[in-house]
Amino acid sequence: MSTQQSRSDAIYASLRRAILEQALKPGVKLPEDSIGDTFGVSRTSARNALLRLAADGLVDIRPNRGASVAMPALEEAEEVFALRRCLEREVIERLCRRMPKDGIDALISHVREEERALKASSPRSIRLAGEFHILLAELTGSKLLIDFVSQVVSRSSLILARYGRPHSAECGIDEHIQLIEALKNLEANTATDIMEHHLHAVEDRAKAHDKEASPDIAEVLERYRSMADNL
Amino acid sequence: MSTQQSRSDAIYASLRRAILEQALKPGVKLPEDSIGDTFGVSRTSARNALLRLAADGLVDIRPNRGASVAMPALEEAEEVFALRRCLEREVIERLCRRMPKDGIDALISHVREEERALKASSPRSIRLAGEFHILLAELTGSKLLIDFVSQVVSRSSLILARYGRPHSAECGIDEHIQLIEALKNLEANTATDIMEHHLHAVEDRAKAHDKEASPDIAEVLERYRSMADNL
DNA sequence: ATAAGATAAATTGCATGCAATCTCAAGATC
DNA sequence: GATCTTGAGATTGCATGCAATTTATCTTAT
Repeated sequence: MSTQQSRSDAIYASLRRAILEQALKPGVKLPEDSIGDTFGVSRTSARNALLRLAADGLVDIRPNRGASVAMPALEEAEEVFALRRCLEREVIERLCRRMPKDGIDALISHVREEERALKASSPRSIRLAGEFHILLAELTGSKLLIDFVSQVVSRSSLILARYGRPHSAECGIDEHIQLIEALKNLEANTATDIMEHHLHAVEDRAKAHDKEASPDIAEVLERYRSMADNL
Repeated sequence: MSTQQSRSDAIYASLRRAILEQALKPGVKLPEDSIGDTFGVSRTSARNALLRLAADGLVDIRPNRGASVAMPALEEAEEVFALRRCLEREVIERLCRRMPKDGIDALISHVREEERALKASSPRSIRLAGEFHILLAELTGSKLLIDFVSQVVSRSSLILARYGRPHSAECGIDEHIQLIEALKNLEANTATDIMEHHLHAVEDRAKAHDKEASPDIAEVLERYRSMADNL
C-alpha cells in the first residue's frame, strides 16, 4: 500500500500493533471519536487509518456502524491457513532459488529478538512470531508477495486471538530455527515440510474456547499511542 | 474488502471499470476535485473511492501529490505474473477437488458474454477477459482467494495497458474454453497446463512499446459515470 | 537563450459542522 | 411477562473551509 498521509500513519501503526499483540481483541469497537481523541487528531485522520486497516483485513467496517477489530469466522480459519500454506510454499521455493546474502543473518537476528521477547514475556513475542514469516517474504523482494503474506499472517493472528489458547506464545521458535537451517542448506523440501508442520501446529492451536471480554479501549489506545517504534 | 459508504461506491465502481477497460491509462492523474465534480459529490467521497482503489493496487497515492492510475514498473510485471501463476494453480486444484454444481454453466455463460463483447469490439471485452479468472476464483468460495486473485488480475490488466499491444483483445477466449473443458473432466494437470500456457501468452503480450498520450479525463469520467452497472 | 528564483494557481491534509442512521433503553400495548 | 414502539444519545456520512505543500508561470540575472 503506497498511501500515507503522515498523521494517520502513527495511528495506523499503533492500532496495528495493538491488534497484532492482542491488546485489542476481535470484536472490540473502534469509534472514530475515541481514536481521534486519544491521538489528538480529528476523526478524519482516525478514519483514514481505519480504512487502511480494513484493507489489511485487520478491522471490519460496516456502513453506518463503524469499525471494529475483525472477527474472522471459524470457517475462514481453514481458508486462511490453506492459502497461507500456498503462499509460504512459494516463498520458500523462491528463497531456495535465490537467497539474498544477508538473508540468513537477518533471520537469525530476528529469531534472537523473538527469544528475548519471549523470555521477558512481552506481548511483542506474539507479533514477532508473525513477523518472522513476513521477513521471509521480504527476503524474496517481491512487493506483492510481501503484501499477501502480511495479510494472511495478520489474519492468522486474529484467528489465534479469537479461538486460540490464551497467550500461545511459545509460537514454535524452535521450528523457526529449524527452518532457517534448512534454508541455509537450500533444502527446499525439508524447509517446506518444516513450514507445513509449523503451520499445522499454529492452526491446531486455533481450536479452543472463546475468549473472555476485553478491557477498556481508551487505556489500551493510550498505551500504544505513547509507545515509540521500539520495534 | 467489507467497507462501503454508498456514495463512494458508485465512484469506486465507475473508476475501476474505466481503468480496467483502459479508458484511463496508467499515469493519468486523478484529482479529487475533478472526480467530485463529475459525480456531483464532495472531495471527501472521491477521496474515499481513491483510497479503496489504492488498496486494490489500481491507483497510486503519493503524499501531497494526489492519486493517479498506477504505473507498474516492468520489473513488477514478472512478480505479478509469477504470483498469479501460483494463485491460479491453487484455484484450479481446488476446483478439481470440488466444483460447485452450477459452476461450469456459469463459466460457459461468462465466455459467451466475452464472445459477444469481442464481436461488438466493446472495451468491455478487456475487462471481461480478466473477470473470467476472478469468476474461477469465486467458484472456490474462498473470500481471501477471490480477493488476491482480483488483485493480481487487476495489476495484470494495468501491465497490459502500459506495455501490451494496443487493444490486445482477442484475449485467448479459446483458451478459456479449453480450460472449462478440462475442468469439467476434472483433469487438474491438463487444466494447469492450459492455464500456464494462457498466462504465458498474456505475459508475452506485455512486452511492447509505451503507449500514446491519453485523452481528456473529464470526458472519460462523465462517460463512465452515466453508465449503469450493465455488467 | 538558458537557468535560477519568485510569485501565483492548483491540489491535497486536516478539522469541523450538520444531517442521517444506528443503538439502546424506557414506556406502551397485548 | 413478552413484544412492539418511541425517543434520546451516540456514531457515522458527507460537505465545506482553511492551512500547507506542490506545480506552473513569469521574471531576472548570467
